[in-house]
Amino acid sequence: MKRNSRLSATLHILVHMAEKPGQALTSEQLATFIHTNPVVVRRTIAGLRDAGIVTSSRGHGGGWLLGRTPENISLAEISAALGEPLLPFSTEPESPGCLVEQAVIAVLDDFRIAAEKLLADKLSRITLADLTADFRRRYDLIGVSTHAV
Amino acid sequence: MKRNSRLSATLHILVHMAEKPGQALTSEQLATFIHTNPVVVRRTIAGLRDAGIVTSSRGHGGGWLLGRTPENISLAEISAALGEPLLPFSTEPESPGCLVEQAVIAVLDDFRIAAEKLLADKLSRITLADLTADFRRRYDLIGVSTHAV
DNA sequence: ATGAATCGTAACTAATTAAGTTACATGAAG
DNA sequence: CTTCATGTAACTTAATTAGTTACGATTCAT
Repeated sequence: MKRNSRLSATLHILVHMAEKPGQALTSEQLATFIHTNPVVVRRTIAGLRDAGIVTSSRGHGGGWLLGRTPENISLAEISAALGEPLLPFSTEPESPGCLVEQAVIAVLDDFRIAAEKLLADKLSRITLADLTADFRRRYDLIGVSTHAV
Repeated sequence: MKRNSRLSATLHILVHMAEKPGQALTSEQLATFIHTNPVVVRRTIAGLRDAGIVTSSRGHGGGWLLGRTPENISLAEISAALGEPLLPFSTEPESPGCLVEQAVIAVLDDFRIAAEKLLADKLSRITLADLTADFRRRYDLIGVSTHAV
C-alpha cells in the first residue's frame, strides 16, 4: 500500500466486502486485495469498526463484515473513521506571539473550517453503494465486450 | 519550519514583504521570520518567482520583492505556485486491471476534481491584502490595549 | 578591477512519518 | 484442546521532507 492511499485502499476493501454480503472476509484475504499484509489491514480499518461501518469477529470462521448496508455507508463517514484530515496543511503556531503568524493562522483556519465542511458535505452524498454500482457497470461492460469480441 | 506548513510559512513571509513595500528582503531575513534557513526559503518560494508573485535579485542590495500589489495576489495562486496538492489522498493505481480499484479511483477522481475546483474558488477570493489587513487589525488592537493598560 | 553581498542549485545529512514485519496474547469454533 | 482468527505492541524498513554545506553566478560599491 502506497502512502496517502489509505482512503482508496479502504474503499477497495469495502467494495470487495459489499460484493460478498454476509460472508466474513479475513484480514489475510483483504490484505491480498490491496497488496499488503494483514496487520496493516487491521490497523487501517480498526477505526471503521469503532464507527460501526464494519464488524470483526475472532476465531474460526471469523473475519470482517459490513456493519450496515452499502447504501447507509457514506464516504464522509469512512474518511472520518480513518482519522485522516481532509486537508493537508498545518496551522500550528511556530512563533507564538508573532502577530503576522496569528493573522495567517486565523485566515487559514477560517478557510479550513469552511472547506472541510464543504468537502464533508460532498463526501456524505457518495455511498459505498455508488461505488459498487460503478464497479458492476464496469464488470458488465467487460462481460459484454468479451462476448462481443 | 514544521512539516505541512509550507503554505502558512509562505504566507507569513509574504505578509512581512507586504509590510515593507519596495524594500528587498533577503532570504536570510525571511528565514528568521519562519525559523529556518535561507536555502529552505529560496527553495520554498522559488515557485512563487516563476509565477510572478515575487521577484528576486542577486548581488549587493538584492533580495525578494512582491511582484504585484497584495490586492492582486490570491491564496489560490500562492497555493498553486507552491506546487502542493490541495487534497492529500492519492488515487494512483496499484493493481492495474482490478475493476474494483478502477471504480474506486474513478469515483475518487471525480470527487477530487470537483473538490479542488471548490477549494481553488474559495482561495481565489482571499488575497494577500486580506491577510495584511487582518495583521494590521491585530497590531492596532495591541497598540490600543497597551496604551489603555 | 576587486571584494562583499546575495541568489541558484546540487549534494549530502538528519529528522519524521508511515508502512511493513514479528511476536504473542485473546477469543471463538469445532 | 487444537486451530483459526483478530488485537496490539514493538520493532524494522522505506520514503519524504527539512536542514545544511558548498560553491558558482551575479550585482553593486569603491
